[in-house]
Parts: sequence; C-alpha cells; structure tokens
Amino acid sequence: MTDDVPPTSAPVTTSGLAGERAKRLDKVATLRQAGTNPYPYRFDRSHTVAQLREAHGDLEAGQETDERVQVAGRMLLKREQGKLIFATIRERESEVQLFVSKAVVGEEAFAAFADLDLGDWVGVDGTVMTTRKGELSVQVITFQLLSKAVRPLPDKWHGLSDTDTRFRQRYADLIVTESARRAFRIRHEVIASFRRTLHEHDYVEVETPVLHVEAGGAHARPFLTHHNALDMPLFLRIALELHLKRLIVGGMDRVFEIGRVFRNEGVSTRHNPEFTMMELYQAYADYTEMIAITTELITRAAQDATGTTVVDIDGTSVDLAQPWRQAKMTDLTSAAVGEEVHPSMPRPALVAIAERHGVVAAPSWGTGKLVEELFEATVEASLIAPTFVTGHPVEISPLARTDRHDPHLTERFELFVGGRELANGYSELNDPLEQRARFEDEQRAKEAGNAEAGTVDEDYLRALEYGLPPTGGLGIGMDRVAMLLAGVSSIKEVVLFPTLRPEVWE
RNA sequence: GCCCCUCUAGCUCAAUGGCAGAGCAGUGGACUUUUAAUCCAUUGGUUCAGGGUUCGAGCCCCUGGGGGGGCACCA
Repeated sequence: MTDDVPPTSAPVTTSGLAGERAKRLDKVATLRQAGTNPYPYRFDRSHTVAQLREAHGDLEAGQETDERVQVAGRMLLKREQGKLIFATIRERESEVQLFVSKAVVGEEAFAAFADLDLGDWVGVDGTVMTTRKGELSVQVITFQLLSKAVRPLPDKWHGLSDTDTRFRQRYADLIVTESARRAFRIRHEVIASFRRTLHEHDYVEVETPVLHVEAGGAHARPFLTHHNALDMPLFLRIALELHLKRLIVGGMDRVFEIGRVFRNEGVSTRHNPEFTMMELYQAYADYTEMIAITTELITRAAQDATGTTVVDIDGTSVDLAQPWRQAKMTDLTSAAVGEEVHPSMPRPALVAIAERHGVVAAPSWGTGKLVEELFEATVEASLIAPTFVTGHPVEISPLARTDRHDPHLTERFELFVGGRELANGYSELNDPLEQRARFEDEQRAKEAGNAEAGTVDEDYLRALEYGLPPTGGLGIGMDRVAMLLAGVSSIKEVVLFPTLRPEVWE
C-alpha cells in the first residue's frame, strides 16, 4: 500500500497529506522567489547539541549568558506563545530547546521562524540561556532553514505503531521511535565491541568474496545470480568459512570477517534472507578456545552496549558473567527422551524413538541427522540460559574434526540462548583425505535430492593439501546477538531495512 | 507453501448491520517562560482492492493484496 502522491501533481485539496505537502512545497517556492535556498549547502556548528549540553548542562534556572553558539538539528516540537516561540530540535540523541523572541529577532525573522514546519532541519546562531523552569535553551539571534521537510512527521506523541510503515519507512521510524534508535545503537555497539576484542587478540580483519562459484560452508539454499561478462552462474555466499580457512593455510593465523551472508529460506522473527555473520579462525587452537572467546565476545559486548552483563531473556534475568552451561547433544537428548540416544545406535532404533516424539524420519537421514532432529524437537527450545551444546554427529558436521574420543561425534559446539542458536564453532577438519570423503558424502546427499547439501570444493581441498594447521573456528550470528542485547524478539528490529515484498506504487 | 490475526484522515485510534468520529498534525485566532504548552474555532475519508449477501455493509461472505504471529523450511 502506498500513500504517495506524484511529485508533479497539483494541489487538489487544502488538507490531508496532499494538501499538507502542497502547502510546504509552496513555502519552498516562496523562499526561492525571495532568494533563500530552502536546501542550502552547509552549516557550520560551534557545538553539537550533545556538546552544548555537556558544556552548559549545569546552568542554573533563569540564566542568560553571552556565550554565542551555533547548533543544528531537526525540529520536532514547536510551541508558539504570542511573541515567543519555543521549539525543540534533536541532533542524534540529544535535544535542546530554541527560544525565539520577536523582540530579539525582529518581526520578519519571527514570522519566518513561525512558518517553519515540524520535521524541518534548522541551524541557529544564538546565546546560551536557561528558562525560568531551568530548561537549557538557545536564545536565537539568527536562524537558517537547512532542509525543508515537505512531508509531515507521524504523530508527535504516539509515533508509528504500524509495523508495515515502520519497516518500509525506516527513516520515519528512526525519527519518531526511540526504541528503534536504541536497538540500532546497541547493534552498532555490539559490532564495535567485537572488533575491539578481536583486535586485542591480534586477529586480522579480512574481506572475502560474496560471489561464490560454489556456496559452501553451511547447509542452506543459496541465491543464484549470473555474471554477464564471464557468462557464468554465481551464488551469493551462505557462509564465510571456506575462504577464511584458506587464509589460515596462507599463514594469516588469526583472521576474522564480519559480513553479510544470504540464505534463500523463509522469513521469520529469527530469519532474514540476508544477515550478518562474524566468523573467526585461529591456528593452533581447538574448539575449547572457541568456547572461551565466544563467551568473552558476547559478555564484553553486553557490557559495552548496555552497561551491564545482565540480560532479560523472555522475562528471565540472566547474568552473562556467570559461567555458561556446557552439555553434550547426545546427553541432553537422551535425558529429554528418557532413553539412550547416540549416532552409533542402529538406525531403526533411532527412527522408533524419533517417531515417539513426533519426528518423521526422512529416508535420507542417517543416525547423526536423526539425533540432531531429536535434539531440535525435544531440547532446543528449552535452552534459555546460555548453553554450549557440544558433540554434534559427524553426519551433520562435514567441516568439523572428529571427536578425539568418539568417532561418531565431532569437536563442535553450538551456543543457544533464549532457545535460539547464536554461535557455532569447532575444531576444524584439516585432513584433506577425510575432507574429500566428507564432501563426497555431501555430494551424494545433494544428488539424492537434499538441496541444502554441499558439493566437493576442489580448490578448498587443494588448499588443505598445502596443510591447514590445527585450527579452531567460530561463527556468530550478529543479528541474534543484537536481538539478545537489545531485548527484542524479532530480527526486523535489528535489521535496518528488512527484506519485504515490494511496495505497489500506483 | 499452510493456519490465525490485522488493514478506517498524514499519524494514533473509535464506530450493535442503520448519518464515518476523536486526539495529534494542518488551518484561522488569543497568549513574553512554554516543554506532549494551553484555550477558542476549523479543513480533511475511494474505511487496502474487487465481487457478493442485504432495504441498508467500515462491520457479514468470497477472491486478491500488504503487514504481523505461528507452522513448515532454516545442520
């Protein structure tokens, strides 16, 4: 749905959106005729609004100073009071009041200020003062319209509640929805915190291709595109893994990337077709170091982004600074179903257990896949406090190293918080012969009809043949960490422009 | 893909199957310390679209569309 009006349409009414827009466009034309550019090129500030508050926030009520300042922001509120106008402007998260007196600015400028609309960007030159009630203000001497808003803002008090509008018109959402600004601020702090932690640990940040000849490193349906000049199909990456491990082979022994990955799957409160992963790889380490750094990254991000390590997970208060539980997938699943579950068991036995728990086994599933499906059906949603689930079956972990104590399992973990998977890591498989065999299993599964299964990546195998040192690897879903720390339940609240069907423009 | 909910003025929301309304925004007026300013007056509607039932549909039914939630999918 669209409320839009073609920009060339003549005003047909005097009210409603079309009328409001026409009125404001009229003001633009009038300003131009008077030689004033309603969209000037620049404005020089002496202070940001935050700096102004920092410098003068302690001024007592009823003070007028000679301190001359130039500040700017978007006008959000205007209170006209006879020969005075009070207006509130916001710049980033800081607001300040403008105090406009007809006696100070003169008739003409006063009328021009009164003619400003909510939503206009304005720059002012004036003196610092406080009102009788103590509100820090700038007594305006001169002002300049910095950009005319020709479309009205949503309700100044209720803001936007229609999610359609909030997600499609994120610009309007950010203007009027404080909680949205907060969520994206937290997201920013989380990513900045991750980078700080990783740089302290001497990781090198790299960028690897988004366009892949083969979409490997995870089980997911890829997006397919086409390169014209080379006349070849290309996939958008579904993971960062395989290129980053090539770099470990090359001697970059601690690397990470924070990047967008793409999975051609359903949209839900937990899934957006494009989302942000952080993956890191560290030579000489195994999965135990990956568990340690996962904890450090997320705990520090919580502290940096929210000022506390205590998070609220669906009404439960959890202190991330407390040790996180660690448990084997087979143990958790066995406990949940009340009998032993392990990928070494005969397949019919596992199929029978699965059916008792409402899991319909596909013919292609081996015992490892059955164990995982049982885990997802009986355990996953109950993992509210942070829990490292370890020991995933080999069948579902084609890039992870076999457990040194159990040939059916891998040295792998996934971190669950609030019933959601946040991270995944393992001791990396570095034996090129075993990796080839695992790839060939994947290839067979794909040929048997599993669209998410991988293929044999010959170049990756060649890299392994040069020698990948013992390596630990980790992937963290940044959107989900942001969700956790922002306390929101939909991924759309932490993705600025979530994937939506296209709007119809009539 | 399936199920449920939802869509009314620019925004936030009302309206037993019986004259489509309020607040904010806008417009006009009053006001030199307001701060969601206040007070008086006031403009503004293809009720998502199309079809049907009915004397009469914003409301009931059908089809389609957008969004949300759930399921499926997503190791």
